[in-house]
Amino acid sequence: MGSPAVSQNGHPAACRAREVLIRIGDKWSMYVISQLGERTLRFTELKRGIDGISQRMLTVTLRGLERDGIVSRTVYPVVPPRVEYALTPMGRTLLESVGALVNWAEDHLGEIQGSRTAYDTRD
Amino acid sequence: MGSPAVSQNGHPAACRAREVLIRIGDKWSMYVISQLGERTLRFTELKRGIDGISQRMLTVTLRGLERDGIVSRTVYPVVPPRVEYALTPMGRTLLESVGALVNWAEDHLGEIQGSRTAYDTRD
DNA sequence: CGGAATCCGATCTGATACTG
DNA sequence: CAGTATCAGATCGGATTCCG
Repeated sequence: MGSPAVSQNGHPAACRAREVLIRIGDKWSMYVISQLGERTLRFTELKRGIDGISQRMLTVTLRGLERDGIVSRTVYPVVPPRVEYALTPMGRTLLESVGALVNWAEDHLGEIQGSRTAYDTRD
Repeated sequence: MGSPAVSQNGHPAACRAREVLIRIGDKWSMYVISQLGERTLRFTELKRGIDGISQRMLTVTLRGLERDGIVSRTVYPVVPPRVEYALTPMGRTLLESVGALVNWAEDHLGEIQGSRTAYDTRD
């Protein structure tokens, strides 16, 4: 009853998980996860599939996702090098929600751009 | 047929929507959206409900969400000021996916922390 | 109460060059 | 191919101050 007003139904001690959410919400992570949802991909394939990402940011993003156990990295000892990235089992549990957000962003792009213009124009 | 190999099934011209995804994935946006999913909240209530957020970042986050048409801001001309934030109809369509991610982060916090330790310890 | 404005160190990120 | 290393410019974000 008379409890703190907030965080009754939502997220209890949620904000300890913030470090994790930051990884997912990171500028490129959702695209990487989304891409890997289809199939295993090599570095260059990922780079081509994610428009605008620099090599550096793809590397940084992949390292972060790998460290968190969301993406796995497999190196094949051949020349030239072949490195394949895939979602781990844990990573796959993210796929539905992340895909939903990626699709949401696409679906509402126009509406949001309109809202931005309206916001910037008024006054 | 022989099209570019990537982006057949996933996201087509997705990365124009990146600007939008960045807003959602922003460090605090998901928490704000999640909180407002329960009910309309005042500035101070939001601040209390989101552990660790500074006044500045809450302001910046709310302005961004407002500009994008995800959050509405209602000012009541009273003294002291009363400002209420709520999700717009468009914002409410985000709630399910965002909530899923927030919960995912909580649920997998331990597993991820373990993965990080393992990653940092090896070598 | 709900901000806006400013300062300033920390962090991020793209460009570039180099490598096994 | 799949990176690493480095550096400089841009951005972020906390602390502080002030305001209606």
